[in-house]
Amino acid sequence: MLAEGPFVREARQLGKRERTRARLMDAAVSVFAREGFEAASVNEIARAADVVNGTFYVHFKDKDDLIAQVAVRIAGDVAGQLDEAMSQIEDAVERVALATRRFIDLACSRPEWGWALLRAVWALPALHHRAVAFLRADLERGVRQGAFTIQIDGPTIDIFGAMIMAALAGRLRGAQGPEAGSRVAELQLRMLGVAAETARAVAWRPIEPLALRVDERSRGPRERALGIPPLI
Amino acid sequence: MLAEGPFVREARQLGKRERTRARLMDAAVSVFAREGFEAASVNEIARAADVVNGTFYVHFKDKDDLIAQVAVRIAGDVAGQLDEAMSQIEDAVERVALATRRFIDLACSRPEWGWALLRAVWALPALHHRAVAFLRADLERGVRQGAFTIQIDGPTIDIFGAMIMAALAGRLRGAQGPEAGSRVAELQLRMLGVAAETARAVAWRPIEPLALRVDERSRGPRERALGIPPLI
Amino acid sequence: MLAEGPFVREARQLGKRERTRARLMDAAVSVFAREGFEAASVNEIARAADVVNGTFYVHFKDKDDLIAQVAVRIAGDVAGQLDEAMSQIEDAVERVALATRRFIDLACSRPEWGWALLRAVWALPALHHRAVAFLRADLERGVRQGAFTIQIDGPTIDIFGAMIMAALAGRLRGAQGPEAGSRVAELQLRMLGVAAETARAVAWRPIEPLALRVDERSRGPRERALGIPPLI
Amino acid sequence: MLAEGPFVREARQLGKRERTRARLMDAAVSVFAREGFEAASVNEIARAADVVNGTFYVHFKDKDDLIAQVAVRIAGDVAGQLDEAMSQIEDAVERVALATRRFIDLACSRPEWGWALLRAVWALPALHHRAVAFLRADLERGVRQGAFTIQIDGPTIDIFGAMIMAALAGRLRGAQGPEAGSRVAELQLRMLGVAAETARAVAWRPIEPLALRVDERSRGPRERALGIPPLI
DNA sequence: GATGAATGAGGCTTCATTCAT
DNA sequence: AATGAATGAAGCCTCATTCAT
Repeated sequence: MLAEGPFVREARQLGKRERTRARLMDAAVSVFAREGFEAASVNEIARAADVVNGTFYVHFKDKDDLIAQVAVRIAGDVAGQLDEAMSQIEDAVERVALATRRFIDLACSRPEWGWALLRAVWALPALHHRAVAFLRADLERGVRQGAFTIQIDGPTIDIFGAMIMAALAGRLRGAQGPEAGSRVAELQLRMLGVAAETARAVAWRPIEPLALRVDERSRGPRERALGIPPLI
Repeated sequence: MLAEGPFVREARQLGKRERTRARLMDAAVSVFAREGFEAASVNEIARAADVVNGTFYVHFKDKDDLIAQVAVRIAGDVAGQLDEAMSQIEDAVERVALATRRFIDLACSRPEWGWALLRAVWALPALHHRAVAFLRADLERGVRQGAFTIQIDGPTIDIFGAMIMAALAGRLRGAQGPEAGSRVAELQLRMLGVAAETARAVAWRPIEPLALRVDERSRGPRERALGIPPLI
Repeated sequence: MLAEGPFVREARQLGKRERTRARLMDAAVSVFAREGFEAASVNEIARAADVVNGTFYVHFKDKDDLIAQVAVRIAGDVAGQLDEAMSQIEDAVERVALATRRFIDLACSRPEWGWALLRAVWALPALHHRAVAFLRADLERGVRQGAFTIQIDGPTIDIFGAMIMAALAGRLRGAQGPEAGSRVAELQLRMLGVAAETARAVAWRPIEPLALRVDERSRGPRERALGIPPLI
Repeated sequence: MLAEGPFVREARQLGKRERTRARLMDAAVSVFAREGFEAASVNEIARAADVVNGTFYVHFKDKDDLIAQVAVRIAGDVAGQLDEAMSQIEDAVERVALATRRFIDLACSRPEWGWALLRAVWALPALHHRAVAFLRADLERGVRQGAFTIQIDGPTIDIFGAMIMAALAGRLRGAQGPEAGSRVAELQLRMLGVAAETARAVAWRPIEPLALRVDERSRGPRERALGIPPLI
């Protein structure tokens, strides 16, 4: 049936229950990516997971529950790795550029997750809040460091986040290549008040590739440090 | 029963067919705003328009047809008025700031239309292309005038547009007040390379309010001048 | 719109009412032939006739009424011409062979009428009865003349008629060519007791072609003579 | 609620799925017989089967799927028993007469199946082809044996088949009694070239009654021998 | 825990027919 | 006589969800 997905790979050591659940989640991501949350049907997900439809409700309260759990897991994985990749960096300019670029790269390294994230971020307030908290930390750090000359508040962070998601969408659609992250990061830095040349230099500095790992389940050290609450 | 909407108001002089059709369109906008295109059902729209479900199909081929027609009308009205409001302005910095602010104000002056626009712009490629063409004209003008120091291409315009839509969403949700347009315009000008003080000054300069009229159906002079094609 | 059909041609001299009615009947035959009685919709017929749907009900009580009237007219025209073509022939063997061949040729000379007849003969008892009466007359004549050696009764006539309709269907489908009438006529004569060589000779004797005329509205002299009742 | 039909009777030992499916098929045959394929609605069939409409789609893809499956089952049962009843007979004259008589008797022993067959044979090309293959084998055998003096080809077989179906229709309508099979068989033999007295003698020879069994699912030996393909 | 048949509400759409104009 | 908008029942089908096994 389905090529074995990341959740299943991760759950291979666990009990049958966990493995079935993982199959459903992998299948769900794949179907969501193809059709969106609304259009994806429980039956189709179950079929893709190679279980019967009734099994779905053994593991999830309803479709919304599944969506939330998938989003939580994806967001958690992405956030964890993002966190880890940036744990050594103190400079806010560097952090902002790297976070944007890394996030887009991670999300595109598993396009189905990328699409799911794109769709989830508007549909799931919990995810949205978490993302905002994530961004806010670095933006405020930049202000404290004197690098950013704008005021950081909710609306600004929303706009900032929308820029990232627009770039991600462009890349997932194929309208942009791997440079998408650098482009949007440069624009963001300019917007935040970083000098044009610096913005360009930082945003386009080569970074080593980083693919999304899937066995990372814990929230990163930074999230703990910042007191960002778990998603559910 | 629906409070009488703009389409009905406009069609009051016309024949019965046009009035019923207008009722359906008003109802559709209202339902779309509340639930999105996917979740809106033809039955619900018909009920909101106070006609039986069969009547819907007297006027529209199917739901997609309705969506397209509603979007065309809304986009046409908004674009026409935007155009008109900016016809005298030559300076690209002024134009960009004003277009962003005016658009948000117009869209919020009729929140249901605002929501519909927000949803339509991702779902309807025709609308997306039209918006891109609209934005591109002013952005390229700014580059020609030496005011903007970035390269204008598709991805950049997408990001630029996403900023506007994020601000619009914030305002429609109530997270931002009337200053939303100025905020995002300022951020955009900074991003484009306008000096911070200039950006602030231009973006926050008081403008007289401008509500969305509905009887405006023609494309504006600027669209004609730019050769932007009609939506359908 | 529609190529002008036979009913319209016939009604050209008449009043507007008759012409509109004729347009509807021509359109109906055409739609019936394409889709069958059930699947043909009043709207489609009206559209094909280039009138609005409401007009349909000015002329016909309902769809069944239209079907009946169309069938009556078609059957009347066909029967009239058949009658005329055979009025001089006394020999039952000749009559039976000629009637079968002529009927198939006539029905195929206007394939839409042919299909309509094919469909109508099972659906409309009145038509069925009329056809049975038509056939019975010649079959009984043959028995009286000593040419046919079977007993003529309802079931036999039904079977006899089914043979004709099967051949007609084959020809309308394109599975048989112009020889269809001769083939089935030969089989019929054999079945009735005519010697094989005679059957072959009579059934395949060349006859001059005869196309369906449309301006013939009255019942033929033979129908009157036989006391066959009008269809409605 | 439906009187328990043959499919249900046969499925009584099987699982719930098979029993529900059988209920739907029994109900379908009953509704098809009453209204024809086109006019029968899924809702009505479901109601007759005493399940809710959604259940229909658990078992059948759509109405056409059901029709095809019902036709396959009915045709298979009838063909199997016909086959079996004739397996010992070598003489083509005997075979043709017996096949016609047996078929009509079988179809009338379960009138709803008879009606369904009558309607299916025109609507389902697969069934038609199978029937043609069935008939052709015996007709060609008769030619080889020198008993039949006509040429066997598609149109002839169509006409031959139409005769059987006309007799079946007459019997189902009540216009004919149990002698229907003998009557049409006699006519067929005459048509094929069998001497009138022989035709009469063979067609009317008493045969022991044979009711349609329902547990017969396999294709008969003759079908296998002739290489007639299974219906699906 | 898993199954999978069954449910029934609800979605989209067609269509014969009516009726005010 | 003709129009044509409106009706509303009915058709087909999907789908989230339940529950007996």
